Amino acid sequence: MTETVAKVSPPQDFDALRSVILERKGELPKRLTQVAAYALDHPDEIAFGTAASIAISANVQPSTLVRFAQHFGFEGFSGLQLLFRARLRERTSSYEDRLRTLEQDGQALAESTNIFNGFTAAAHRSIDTLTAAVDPAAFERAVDILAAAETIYLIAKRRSYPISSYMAYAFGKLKVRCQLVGTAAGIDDDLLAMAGPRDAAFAISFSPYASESAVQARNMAARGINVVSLTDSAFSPLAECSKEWFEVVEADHAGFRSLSASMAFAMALTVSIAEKRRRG
Amino acid sequence: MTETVAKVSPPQDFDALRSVILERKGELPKRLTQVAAYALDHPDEIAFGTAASIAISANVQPSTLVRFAQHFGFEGFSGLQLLFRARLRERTSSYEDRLRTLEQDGQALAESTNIFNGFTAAAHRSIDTLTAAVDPAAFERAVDILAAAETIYLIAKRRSYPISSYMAYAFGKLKVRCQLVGTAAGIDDDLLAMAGPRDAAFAISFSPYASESAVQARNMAARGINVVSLTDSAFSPLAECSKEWFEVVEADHAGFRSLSASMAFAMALTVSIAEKRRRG
DNA sequence: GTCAACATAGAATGTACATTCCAAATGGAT
DNA sequence: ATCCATTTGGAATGTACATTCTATGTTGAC
Repeated sequence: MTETVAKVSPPQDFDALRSVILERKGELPKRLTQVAAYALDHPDEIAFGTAASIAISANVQPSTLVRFAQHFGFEGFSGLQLLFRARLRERTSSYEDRLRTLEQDGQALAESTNIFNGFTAAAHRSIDTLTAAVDPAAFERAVDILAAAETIYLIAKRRSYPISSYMAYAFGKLKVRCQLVGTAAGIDDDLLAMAGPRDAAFAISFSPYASESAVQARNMAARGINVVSLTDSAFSPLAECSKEWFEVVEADHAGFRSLSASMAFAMALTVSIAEKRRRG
Repeated sequence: MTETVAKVSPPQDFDALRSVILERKGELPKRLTQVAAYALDHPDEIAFGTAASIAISANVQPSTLVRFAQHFGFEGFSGLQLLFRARLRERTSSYEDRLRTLEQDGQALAESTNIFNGFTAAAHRSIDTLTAAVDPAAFERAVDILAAAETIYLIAKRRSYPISSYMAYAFGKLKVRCQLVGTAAGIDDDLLAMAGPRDAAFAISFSPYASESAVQARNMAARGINVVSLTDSAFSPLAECSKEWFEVVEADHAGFRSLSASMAFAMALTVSIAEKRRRG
């Protein structure tokens, strides 16, 4: 009888595992120490490698890896590996950590508070992603295109409409001529028909794509009008007809997305355009 | 004989793969297009998942994934997966590089890039402020008030209008009855006249306050209709006539404010209301 | 020096996986 | 409408894998 294996519950996240390893590294057998050192020094290898490949790199037997994992309460090596993978997934942002902390004392909090915290955390993540996803050079080119336009046509429906309406408001304040498309039903196409080659369009569309926006953007492009767009996927129909396009993926909370990152992007673009014009 | 399989050498890094996929997405069969879209939208899943698990998420057969990989010159799915893993390995460093560049706060950087960075930084700050400024108990009470309403009237003009329009969109999706006030000129007051004591209003107004919104909110309150509001100052005329009110100060960049934090707040409120209703 | 307790290596095992294969379905051309 | 080419779903296959097992090695106590 193997003395009940003690059912030590394994660490739940990478940091916890790290602490436990550091704590017990003195009392570990030789080979397990070796694995511990390797694991902390090459976490990426652990995350992606197979037991066999890791064993070779670390100069141990695959079985040693399994025993190592079991020593720390995991069922097998695979269980431990999950933690290393999760770490890589979440490394993008420390706000994940914060969210997890929030969730831990979550039962005590009201449902609404959890939702609130979830959305603020998602907003943080979104903005981090935004920073990483937008190429400064492309942004610069987009600003050039739109700043050179006589009138900027703002094309957006449904979920993206609030963004364009805010841009329209800000452009108004900044004395940049623009035309919001997507407000009243019917007259959209008449408005767009007035656009000429010296104008430009900024289109926004998120999945599921409002086909109308895509058609309108394509028509504009076909008529030689420069189109810049904001979307959430490289597969957006907008991408292919745009001179410049940007991919912004809003993080979601429980499947719902706010527009925090898109709003920041929109304002940055709006102000940049006005600034470029002012400077000539 | 299968026409020599062409030995098209597969892309060597993620960016190359991405370009090739985008390039050829038009000529791809339906299922492969589906995989392509999924792959570019959920690169992390591809990196970590197994062919089986990814297939389920993307709603295709595992074999389709293999075919997809082979279409792009890989020997099998595993070969393609390596690229997605490599990307994740390298992202850490490149992300840190980016931040370092950002910190150098360059004269070297284009004006637009500075503006962009300024707005993302401001968005982060705004959301931090939001977290600190909103009292969970008050939030909970606001949710209760609005969830109990038959119809929620959304009052907002000008700068705050994009927020209410997004809430209206989301409420529509969530099957919560609401009425957006502030759209077409003139009929606003007629709309509001229909509100009864079993309804409630959510008003948004930022400095400089649209006096119209304040008047409308006050009228509603005078008729015994509960008002909840979002504003940027305790001195807002909205504060005094509201059952619950929240102060959200958006951080600004060069005097311009985005609506990132307000949007996060709005979505949290919207979803919380829907959730409360669902649960009864 | 002997023994017990534990650690280790490497082979054996069974499972989960990527891949292949084939039959059915779809779509386009004649 | 008929046929061919291509695409697709799903079962079959074989491989690579984590894990378990057992014999051997190592350590330290008496």
